[in-house]
Amino acid sequence: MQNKQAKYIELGELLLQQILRGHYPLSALLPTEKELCAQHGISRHTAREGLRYIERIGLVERRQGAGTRVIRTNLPEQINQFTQSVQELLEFGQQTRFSIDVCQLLITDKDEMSRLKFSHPREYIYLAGVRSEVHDKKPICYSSIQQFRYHTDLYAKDLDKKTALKQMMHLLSSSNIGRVEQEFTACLLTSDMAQKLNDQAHSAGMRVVRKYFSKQGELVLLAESIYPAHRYRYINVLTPASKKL
Amino acid sequence: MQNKQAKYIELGELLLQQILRGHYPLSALLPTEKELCAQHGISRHTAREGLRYIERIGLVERRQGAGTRVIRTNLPEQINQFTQSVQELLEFGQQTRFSIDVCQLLITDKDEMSRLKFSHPREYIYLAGVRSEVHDKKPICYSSIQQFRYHTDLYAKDLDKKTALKQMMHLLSSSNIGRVEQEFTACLLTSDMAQKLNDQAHSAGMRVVRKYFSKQGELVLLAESIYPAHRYRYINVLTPASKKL
DNA sequence: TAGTGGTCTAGACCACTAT
DNA sequence: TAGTGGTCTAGACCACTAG
Repeated sequence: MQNKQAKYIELGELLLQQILRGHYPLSALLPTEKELCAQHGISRHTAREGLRYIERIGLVERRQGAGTRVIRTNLPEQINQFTQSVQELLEFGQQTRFSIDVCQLLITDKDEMSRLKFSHPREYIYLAGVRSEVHDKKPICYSSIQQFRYHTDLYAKDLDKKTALKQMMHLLSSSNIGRVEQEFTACLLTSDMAQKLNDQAHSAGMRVVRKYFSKQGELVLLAESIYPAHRYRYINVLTPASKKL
Repeated sequence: MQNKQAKYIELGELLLQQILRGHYPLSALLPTEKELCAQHGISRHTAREGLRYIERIGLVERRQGAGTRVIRTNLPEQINQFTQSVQELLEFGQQTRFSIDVCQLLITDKDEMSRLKFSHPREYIYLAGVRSEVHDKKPICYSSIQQFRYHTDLYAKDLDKKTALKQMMHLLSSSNIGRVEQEFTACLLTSDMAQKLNDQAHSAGMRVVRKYFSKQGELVLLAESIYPAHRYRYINVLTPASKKL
């Protein structure tokens, strides 16, 4: 039994593919809402939702009276990033290698509790190590991960790296994650960190802290990664928050 | 004659304010769509658009069957950033001071043209200097700005700093800007740059490149700013791009 | 199983843009 | 002024979640 997609998503995906494949080049106008209604036998509301779908991605720009215009023909990195940021951790066992330095079962201290707005202490698995490419073993970043207890009984008492990783896969898979918050700051690589990352001491680094929340809104995982500056850039598109704000 | 707001924006703003003011605390459920319809005498479509308004801002999370839940009670920095990123340049003459080192009229070279995807060369005003706080004169960042010729006849031939700044205000004001693209990378501060920023040489910096596009989709301004690491952080919320992608 | 949000239709009028 | 997208109504059925 196939999961049937909503009509507006079908339309959105169609337009998306057409734009990516050059059917509508940069600055081209897409069909009007009325035309899309006629072409696909859908209501105007559905056509609008389809257009909103690609507008949200940032491929087109809509202007009252002027039509829907293509403003880029490739996917902004930003859009992939939700998937990517989740995928990144899932890839720890796949495209990238995660050699774990530290693997411990800990409890949040007072400082962390206030920082994370926890009302009660929570247990977590702490993992830290270097993530590197599989093929040439070049270091990508150093990651410290706090994996919070989710279902109380899932963690074995004897904690080893393999179980911890497996646990993380489980947490992040099956579309558990509802949203991700990220924070970027620049930093210097300490000698220690630089050595681990196979880079020069005192060179620039990007520090990325990501918080993964479940669909129920609970913090399930916190990852801090330090990248050598040349290994990381972040790109973003801002649009006016309609009318006000 | 007041510009009457759309009903869904009225609703969105109302809910927004209620959340900011603590009427709906963290994790609280908002009224259901049906209730909002009844309370405000609006159709369900309008109620949904109102809810979408605050969902887009990132204040609530909606789940089929479960309701609309508050996931944060303050405005994410991200949301202000479109306004902020435009405002930042407008503030050059106001809250912050921009002491201009360089002010020139230039033309894009081949390298820039390919980088910016221009088919023809374009003239621009080049401005560079330190932006600093007005009250304590502490440096905020070093900015280089390329301000592209927009209306051919607007620039006086004798270019001085005052006209250039005035021109920039004009470009960015009156809601000309339709979108902003930004890119973040970490870097080291050169001795020269560090001196200008009143910081230590070889300390970490954040490099932010922002491209400002007009509502017609034309690149009107490009700004590169270098911040001392401790002066800048970027925060972001990612949500799954509905269903697919 | 009751109630929520998600999708969809078929209309209507309005505000804006281009020419 | 013609045609576009923006807002809005009043319905309908479906998919999901929680108790």
